Amino acid sequence: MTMEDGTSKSPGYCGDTDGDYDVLQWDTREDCEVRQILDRIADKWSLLVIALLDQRSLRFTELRRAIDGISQRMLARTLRHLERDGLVSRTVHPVVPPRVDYELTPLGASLHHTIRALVTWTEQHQNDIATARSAYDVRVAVEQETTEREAAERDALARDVLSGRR
Amino acid sequence: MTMEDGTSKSPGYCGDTDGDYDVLQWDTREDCEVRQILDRIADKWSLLVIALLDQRSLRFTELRRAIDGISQRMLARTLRHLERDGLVSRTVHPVVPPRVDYELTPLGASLHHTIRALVTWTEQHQNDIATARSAYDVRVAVEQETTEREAAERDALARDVLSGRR
DNA sequence: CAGTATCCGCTACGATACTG
DNA sequence: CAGTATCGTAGCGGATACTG
Repeated sequence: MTMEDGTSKSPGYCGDTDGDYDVLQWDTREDCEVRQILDRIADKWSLLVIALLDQRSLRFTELRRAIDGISQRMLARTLRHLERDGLVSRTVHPVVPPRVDYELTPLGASLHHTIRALVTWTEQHQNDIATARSAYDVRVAVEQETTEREAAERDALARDVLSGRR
Repeated sequence: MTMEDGTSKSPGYCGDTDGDYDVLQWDTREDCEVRQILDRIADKWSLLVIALLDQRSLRFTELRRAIDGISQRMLARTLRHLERDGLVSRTVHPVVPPRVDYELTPLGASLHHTIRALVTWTEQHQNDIATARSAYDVRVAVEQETTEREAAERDALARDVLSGRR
């Protein structure tokens, strides 16, 4: 048992800020819950697993097949993490070919609700973002172009001067 | 200019799923917008920057001081990303000591609204999560203990048998 | 079937140094 | 002040092999 990585055991409890929403309180250096949850939902697979389990309970291999691209290791790891955080429950059926079912806990389901708001936002604004990106890239490309041209002109001028041609 | 990393230029446009909320559509292998936005808001600093800029416009060094722990490099990178995505606007004032102001765009502000829901959720459930984690850790520790003890007992028995004592 | 153990590459991030 | 360039490192995630 190597513990490997994951959240440490001492949560570094981050002070009850009942005074509402102090930016520097809910996410700063000390490992606050907010950071940890955010890291969880944003890691490569958790969100997908949560979304799938929201529909119905699934077993390990069902998830594996449903996700396509996930390695056995990452699925196991992801599920362990979610289980530890109380977002997913794991029930082992003691039968001959082992059968393990995973399902969202109420906590996990409520998180999924919140997450959907974010997904919805993204869906609604993906065009805005795509546009912004294109515009930005063009802007950068153009000013890159100009600086290079200016440099070239400076060089040319310098050469002319040195060769006494000007 | 090395481009370094970040989102590729071809967004890999991920199909208008107006049929609502197909899990496998909004987050799968192809780099969908959802994944990219999620990665952005979940990366180590973006969220903090957005939250700070929601209060008022800030300059580079103000952000640097406000965040405490962020490196110059990461702040610059984070701001470039946010700017590219159209979440933050950057205005350069051509004065002697250069002055650059950053502020949330309407798009960025609307994202911040959505994000707050998530932060709120986390604040409300951090105790549930902490409890779940403790319970899980205990459960694991206990069953670790038992398996070890059982192994020890098996070994002891085996030794007894081999030495003809039993 | 449902995992764990091991190895290993990649890149995100931090520290440092330099520039307009 | 507001950055970029460069280098070094840690940990996430993939591939593979093995177990109850």
